[in-house]
Amino acid sequence: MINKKCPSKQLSKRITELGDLFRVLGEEKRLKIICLLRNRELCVSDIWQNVGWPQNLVSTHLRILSRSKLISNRREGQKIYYSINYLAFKKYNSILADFLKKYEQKD
Amino acid sequence: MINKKCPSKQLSKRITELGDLFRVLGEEKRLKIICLLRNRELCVSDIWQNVGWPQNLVSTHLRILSRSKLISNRREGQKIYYSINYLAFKKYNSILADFLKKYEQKD
DNA sequence: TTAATATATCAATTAGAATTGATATATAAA
DNA sequence: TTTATATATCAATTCTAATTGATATATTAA
Repeated sequence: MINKKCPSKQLSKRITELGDLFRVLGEEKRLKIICLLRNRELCVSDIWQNVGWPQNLVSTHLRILSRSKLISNRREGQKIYYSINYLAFKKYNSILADFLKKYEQKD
Repeated sequence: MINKKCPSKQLSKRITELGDLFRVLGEEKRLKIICLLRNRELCVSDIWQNVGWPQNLVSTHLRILSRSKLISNRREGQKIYYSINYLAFKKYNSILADFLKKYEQKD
């Protein structure tokens, strides 16, 4: 039988965080946007004109990515430039690595 | 302007794979099941009696996890024991690390 | 063979997230 | 101020995935 206290408060908080992150990344349009933003800034029109999705859809996905801090933006005149938030990626990467590594091999 | 050839065949295949994986992991019940299975085998009834979700729901999530090879199972009499597929985790972990590291810092 | 236990499957429903269409806001140019 | 361009927001719809309820299958015990 399993220990009833198994899912500690701490663990379930971490599960929630991980779930949120995975859901954001579990959308291929968002993954593609992330790929496009690698090592460069792009404004919304750069993106939607390249990928061919409607402007407001791109804008919505950018908002979702921003909400989890994966990307950030700055305005320059009419245009708003989006870019990878490398610091957030670094943080997420270590959280994920930490989680997944536990399942890499039996100790 | 963005290079039109940017999303290479290879890249979009990788995006699909990553999307599939993230969607599987983007469900907190499945994450919890994964946590429960860390370092031990459990049968379906161990799991659903512990978490309190209906039997068939647990069974369904186990099927989804199995489909992406994150877990495997073996029958022992009436019971079917599920466990982490550590090899698959190792593989996924390196794919993810590879993907995410690209966004860790500008080069 | 019948009954009991463990698990899986399937159709129907529900919930949530993606998409669309229309419109609003912000900035810049005329 | 008016017009044009860039982006965001919002309600409605569509899609997809989770959940439920009922039932099927497999194994074991009686």
